[in-house]
Amino acid sequence: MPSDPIRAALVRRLRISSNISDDDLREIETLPVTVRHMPAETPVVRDGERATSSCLIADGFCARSKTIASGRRQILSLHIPGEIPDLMSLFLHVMDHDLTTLTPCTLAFINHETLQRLHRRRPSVAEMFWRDTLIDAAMFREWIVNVGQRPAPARLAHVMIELRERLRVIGAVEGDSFEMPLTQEQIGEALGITAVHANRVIKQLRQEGVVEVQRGRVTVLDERKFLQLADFDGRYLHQSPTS
Amino acid sequence: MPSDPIRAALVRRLRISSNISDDDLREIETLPVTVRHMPAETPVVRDGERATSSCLIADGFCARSKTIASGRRQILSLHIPGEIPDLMSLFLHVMDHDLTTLTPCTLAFINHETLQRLHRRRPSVAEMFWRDTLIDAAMFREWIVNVGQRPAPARLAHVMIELRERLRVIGAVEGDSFEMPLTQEQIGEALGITAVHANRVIKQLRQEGVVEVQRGRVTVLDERKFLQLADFDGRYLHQSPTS
DNA sequence: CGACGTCCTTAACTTTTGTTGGAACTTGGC
DNA sequence: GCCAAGTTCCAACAAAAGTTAAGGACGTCG
Repeated sequence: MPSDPIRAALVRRLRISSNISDDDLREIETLPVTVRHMPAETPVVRDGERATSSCLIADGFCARSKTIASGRRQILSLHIPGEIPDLMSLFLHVMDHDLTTLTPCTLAFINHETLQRLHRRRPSVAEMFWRDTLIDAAMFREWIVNVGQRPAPARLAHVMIELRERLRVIGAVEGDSFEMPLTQEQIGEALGITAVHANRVIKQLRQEGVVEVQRGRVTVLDERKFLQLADFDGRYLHQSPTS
Repeated sequence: MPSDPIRAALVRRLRISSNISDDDLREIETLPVTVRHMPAETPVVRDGERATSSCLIADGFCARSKTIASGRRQILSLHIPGEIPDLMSLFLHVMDHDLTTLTPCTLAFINHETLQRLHRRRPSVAEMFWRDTLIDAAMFREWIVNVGQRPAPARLAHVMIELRERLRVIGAVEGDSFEMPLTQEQIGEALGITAVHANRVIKQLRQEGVVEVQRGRVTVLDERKFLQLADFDGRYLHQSPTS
């Protein structure tokens, strides 16, 4: 098992969620990429742009978002190392949302033509990536439910647990805490509430001894309360090849 | 151009959104299916089930939804003839949401194995279906924004216009009115509000002379007000092969 | 070291949305 | 033609979330 720091998290993730053959693995590990480092809070691709490559997050956190006419912004998803947040641009040529770094990031750009050729050569790899975009869609569905139906404290807990379970796969959870590098403004944008209300909710969870949030890190104080509040059922993450 | 009433709307849709060759078209038009008629308000596939086929809507309306522990239900998307709402089950084996008929429906079930074989034989067809699931995801993204950021009247207008623009492709818009066969309860579930509030919002739009809703049909009274309220930008529907 | 900016925090007040309960109206079946 | 069930509609009140404004904590940079 060769260790490539750029592709490591991707391979780790794919081995969990799909049945991947050694041949396919080799193809992915030799996929030519262009590595770029980007500072925090920087757009990677913008709404309306035409993309010719997709980016694999080797290190750091990104977020996808849309801004409406009134100027309000909605965060659609958070992304962690090993994910390819704009894989969809392979067939959806014009971006319909923004992709932005939340922290300083190392990104590996993969050319669309390279990907297309790989898919024709190895349909099983195409299916694996297709499945990846489908899991993406499943996460959007759950995000709709979160924003549409759950009370604000449950929304926050749910987003946190989703992030944690995904971080777990790449080994990025440390005991009872994990990174979630969002300001309260951004937390509000993810939950569909204002920053002021986000602050109220965070305060409430802290006072009730559920979780503590500070400087982009979440520490779970009471796991049972946390799980119960979040109403979390991880099936939608499809973290097993048969699910 | 052969006319197959079951596959007609699908072909019409694909011709708009993808570049489809005559050979591919022929493959799709001869795809073996099992046709079933289902009454309104009937589950097609349930959350947690394992699907071995996907269904093409030949006639009628369907909706996808998820129900949370508290019993509240969120509608995730509406589906019209020509769409394959559960195509995702081809690679996401266990359903993470429900698919239900809203009206009496004619559904054409396509076996997953049949689809897999077709994809291996014709990668371009696979890419077309992949793109279709990506458009699905794009609609979920916009739905998140709708539920998360827009005030309730704008949410309603937006869902209505999205539905109308999709119906337009299959020629199902009649002048200034189109079908939207949802009860106010279901409209609430789609918008993330209660039925009572949905009623308030509908009343408001009617009083302001924007739209009239009755018996599952929407009639636009003032197109300009309607568009402005909805804050609608149809790019996310990707209704052109190059977008 | 102090000034500035960003983020966090809180309070007071307004608006939107949820809840409850009930009346009027369709609609389909008998 | 009438009943039953599901809708639609509405009012009064409660709760959740938005708005505005302002002080404090913290880090960074000159």
